[in-house]
Amino acid sequence: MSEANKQQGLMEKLTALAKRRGFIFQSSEIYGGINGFWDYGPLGVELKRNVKNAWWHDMVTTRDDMVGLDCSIIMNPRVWEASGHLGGFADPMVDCKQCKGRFRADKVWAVKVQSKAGVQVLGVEADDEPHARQAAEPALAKIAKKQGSADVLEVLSADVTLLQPDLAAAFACPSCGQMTLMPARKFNLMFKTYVGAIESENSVAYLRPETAQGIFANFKNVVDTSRVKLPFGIAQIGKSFRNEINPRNYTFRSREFEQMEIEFFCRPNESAKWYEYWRDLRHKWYTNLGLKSSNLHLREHGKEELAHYAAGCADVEYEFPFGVSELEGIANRGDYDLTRHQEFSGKDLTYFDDEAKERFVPHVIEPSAGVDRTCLALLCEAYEEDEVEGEKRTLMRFHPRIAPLKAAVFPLVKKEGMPEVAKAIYRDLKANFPVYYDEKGAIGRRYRRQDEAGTPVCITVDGQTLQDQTVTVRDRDSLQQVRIDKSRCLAYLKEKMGLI
RNA sequence: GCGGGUGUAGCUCAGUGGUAGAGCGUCACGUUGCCAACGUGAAUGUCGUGGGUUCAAGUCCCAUCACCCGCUCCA
Repeated sequence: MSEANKQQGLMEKLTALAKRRGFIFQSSEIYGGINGFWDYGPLGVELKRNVKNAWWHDMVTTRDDMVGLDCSIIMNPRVWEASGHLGGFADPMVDCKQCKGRFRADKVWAVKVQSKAGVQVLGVEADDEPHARQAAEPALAKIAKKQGSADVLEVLSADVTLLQPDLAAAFACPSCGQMTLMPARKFNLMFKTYVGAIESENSVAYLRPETAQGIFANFKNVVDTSRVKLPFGIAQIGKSFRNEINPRNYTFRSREFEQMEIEFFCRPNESAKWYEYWRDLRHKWYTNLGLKSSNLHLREHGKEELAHYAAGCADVEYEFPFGVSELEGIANRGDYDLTRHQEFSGKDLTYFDDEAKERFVPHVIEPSAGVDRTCLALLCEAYEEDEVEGEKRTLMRFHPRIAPLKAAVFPLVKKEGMPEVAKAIYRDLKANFPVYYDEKGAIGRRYRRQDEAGTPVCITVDGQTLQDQTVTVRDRDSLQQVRIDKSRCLAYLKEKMGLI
């Protein structure tokens, strides 16, 4: 089997396990599902919550220079004009049915030529009409030589097919020359809705395509109310929506997804330093969750990849079975966003630096992470098959910090008072963490069931417990068992999770 | 969006136009003395969905939806 096939097999096994154990379900599955939307089941929601809590704990709670925020999903549409989401990303495109090429509609031109042989259409790709005519010249010369004359009747941009789709038949593909272009379509990836009961042009609104803009829009509010001083960050976790053309790779590219974003504001002359700081810190953070550093890559964007306003950008990438893909982007966005919002809102978004006695628009570093992508990476990373005494075993090697269940408690057998002791331990632990109690069937089966859920330890009450108050603690990864006093269970778990 | 593939029980999958199945899992009872033990029994199906052909459709035809792969896209 090739490496690619093996990797593909891994995704299939992983999606089967995720379904079987209640990590991830297809959204509205009983109605046939809906493309690009996913639900988290009982184990999945714990995993996801653990990821978000770890991020919030590490990026907000334990830091002195960060405050949190939770913005609405629907905002004044002017926000998206200022951010550029409404303008530049709605370029109409045309596709060729024949050669599968895709072109920006305003760059595809039809040059209609009249000769003795009749009217024919030349398809060219050019920035504007003069360039289109220029590009058509060699072909024109050829026709003129053959037919004696070649007169240009009309030069048309494929833009017109946006309003008049039937005109698409009058265009030739600039790549293959066939008359097989489809009408232009807009690729605006924001979900549109209407605010209020009446659907009119004035009531159009959008579901946010990123959480970041809510932070910029509230910059002044936070500065005015929170006594923050540069450099400081504003953090937010929340849902975002993008009407992706082609959702793919399980939950990796969904139309509804959750982001963990920070806008870290700093003095302009310190932005390069802070950019490096956040890039490296965020890269390292994923290893704390249990992602192997050999599967994590930090990829610095080349100059040609950068947005015009960005001074630097790096992606934290993970080696998924379906390829190396982005978990988080860290960008040095300069003062672009605040300046834009200042222009569009007419409100002053400058910061007054009391030390230097000067007023300026802060620069910003944006570490923007995907919650669902991180969860998917953790699932991929954790999945493992090994062999125990000749039997195949499937287990999820989650770091105890993010494991959905922290422990399971079993009586070795369902008699002699063992269930009562086990239940008491379970109640005690359950008050602190998600813990599972199970007394059904053979002990081996119960262990294996927890292995698939990724539960780090199983605590078993046996005959000896009744004598000396000790229980066995079985480790998911090593299968080693140790005896500890039953009163130490909580401390043992906390230690495992790195809490003490 | 284009092309190819797939869709039957919770999972993995058999199923020749003629009574919907298996393995695993789940549940109940019994048994149990540390790694998917055993016995007995049980539940679970819009055969993705909607049409059509046929005496009869899981099976043939059409449409549609979802998933996977390749291209494309990815602020």
